[in-house]
Amino acid sequence: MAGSSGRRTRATGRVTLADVAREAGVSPITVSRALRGERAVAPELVARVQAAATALGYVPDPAARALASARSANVAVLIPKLSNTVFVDLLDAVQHTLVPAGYQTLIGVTHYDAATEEAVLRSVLAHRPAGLIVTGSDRSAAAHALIRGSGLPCVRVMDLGADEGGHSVGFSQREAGRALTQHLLDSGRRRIAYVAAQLDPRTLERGEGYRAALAQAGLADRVVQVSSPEPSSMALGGALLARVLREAPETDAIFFCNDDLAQGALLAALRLGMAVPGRLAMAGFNDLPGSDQMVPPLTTVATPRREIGTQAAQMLTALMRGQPVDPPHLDLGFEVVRRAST
Amino acid sequence: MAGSSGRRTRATGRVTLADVAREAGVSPITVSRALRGERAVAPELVARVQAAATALGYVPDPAARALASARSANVAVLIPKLSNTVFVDLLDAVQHTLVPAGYQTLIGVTHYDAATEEAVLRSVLAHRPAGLIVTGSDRSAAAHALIRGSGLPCVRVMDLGADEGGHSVGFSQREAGRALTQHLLDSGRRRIAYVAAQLDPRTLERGEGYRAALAQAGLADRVVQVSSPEPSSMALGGALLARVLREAPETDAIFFCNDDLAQGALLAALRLGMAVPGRLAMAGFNDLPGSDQMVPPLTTVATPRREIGTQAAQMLTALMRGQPVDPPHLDLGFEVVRRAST
DNA sequence: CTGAAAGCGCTTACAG
DNA sequence: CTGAAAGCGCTTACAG
Repeated sequence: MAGSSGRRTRATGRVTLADVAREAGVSPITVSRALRGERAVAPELVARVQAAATALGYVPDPAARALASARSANVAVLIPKLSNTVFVDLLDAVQHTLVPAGYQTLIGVTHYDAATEEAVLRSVLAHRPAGLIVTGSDRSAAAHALIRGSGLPCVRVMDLGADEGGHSVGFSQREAGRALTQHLLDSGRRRIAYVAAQLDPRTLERGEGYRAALAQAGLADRVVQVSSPEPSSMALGGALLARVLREAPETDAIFFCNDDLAQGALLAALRLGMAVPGRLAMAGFNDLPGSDQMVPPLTTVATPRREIGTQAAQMLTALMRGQPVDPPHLDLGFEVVRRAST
Repeated sequence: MAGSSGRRTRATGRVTLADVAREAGVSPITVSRALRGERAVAPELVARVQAAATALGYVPDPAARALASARSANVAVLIPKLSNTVFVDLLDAVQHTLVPAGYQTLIGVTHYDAATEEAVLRSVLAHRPAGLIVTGSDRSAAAHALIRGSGLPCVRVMDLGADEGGHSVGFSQREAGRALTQHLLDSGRRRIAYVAAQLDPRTLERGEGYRAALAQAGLADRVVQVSSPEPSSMALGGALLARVLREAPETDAIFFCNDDLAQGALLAALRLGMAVPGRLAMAGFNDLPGSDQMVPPLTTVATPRREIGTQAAQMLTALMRGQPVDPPHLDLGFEVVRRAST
């Protein structure tokens, strides 16, 4: 404690736990316990400690805390892309509930790529997060092993994946694809095409739902699928519309795997003077911004990505605190939004 | 080093620097120096250390590093909103250059609110970031003080703000607003309205540019500005178009402060059967996804937000390494993109 | 160019 | 319910 000038010091000038302890007249460990809300500290002391901490403007050092406790206040969130509104919404909602709970979010962008996901996982795990939120249930064995091996609580989002065990929050992509197709069938369409870009697992699941609906309607032989490996965009939607018209001209309805494709196709139809839904019905997925403004407004499936983010963050918070979580799998559903394009 | 059972141990099972040192047959400090690329280590030892680190799968502990060095590998990025493509693009670009350089990004969302920015700044500063990227130059005195007081390198993005000192990467919002207005004047328009939402500083600067252009053309008395405090959206664009038509029916061109407003207005015009650009020219700002797909395609200003993110990250990296940065202010410019809507 | 010692600011594990 | 000691895994500052 002697501040003699001969002492080797690296003090950072920060207010530390020791300062608060001195101010409150207790030991540092009592300050630590009081501030973390551990019971087993006399209420009177807690008050004194908190007053001292406030008076000194004490802010705990996350690095010291992480080093000593072997766990940080970081949560890693892995999403495929930042250019997709769906994942940004998810992320935004996650932040909204995690930040007030005292956590910081580390973002990992996987670009829909298994190898990238592994690399991101490795780099993010080095930061010793306290928990993980990952998109989807489909990943490489190595990525799987990294997650399991970390021993960290992990919540998967966007699909259901109850059979994978663990914890998840999402909705049935397959069922949503089926429901939208059913809506098209119900409105009298019989030649329905499924148009997809960016063939990630969820897009494929929606396609399964589409095929299931057709099969159930006895139209299994009418399946028409057109897809592109390119990332989803409005321009691509227009191009894929042209392809459908060329390859399957009798098509009377198109189910686009994402709203941006459908929006692009809608505008392309407008340019071509093609009547929607008269000649061709169009529907999208996700209810993105602008879909309700299209001409005509776009029928789509509203997906609860914000709610998924919120619930996943709450679930993860509970897991990180060692609290029991039940049920471990949350199905938040979806909603077919009928607008004038179908 | 004795692993006797009586010893109190909290070992985490991680591979540590000491393990690598033992494997390489050198002291821990030499490993530390070799791995950080400090010169003053014999090349032969560096090779041996790196081999040992790879063999053991050593991953440095960021918490220990941060605690010992009083600086973390975190960079805090403050943006107004995650629902605005412009900032997400910026963030994405920042991540793309910062992550490979070994940094982690902490995101702070300020919601265009001074008090929120302060709170976010405080919380993010507690994590001892090594540097800061903040949006714009306009902030509360308290926020300013927090940044200065932290002593951290900080790069401002999106506008120029050279007179504020420090470092910045962006473009002149005012000049961009002026240039777009000039384009409308050049195409013969004389009754040009400026329509804005979400009145943040950059929107106001664009408005200044608009007024400057009109003034220069001797049309200072023709200034028509319509704005809403609501967040920018396509639906709002349609509503604001209606307001302009009601309040200033002779208007022959509209400059929208953001493309989503313009897109919404374009579609509203389509529904109304109003000829664009015949009856009314429309232009936006930012060249957002879909603007090139509109009917007609939207004239706008392409803004270099990705490039801003990349350059800002590089500038900050240099600052964090104590390298000199010159020039301290980067003007990345903008481009008026002429399409059929004007 | 290399290393032994001390310390960063917390929490864990053990005692009382 | 409270505390003295040790330790988390690194880097700094000092020596040689």
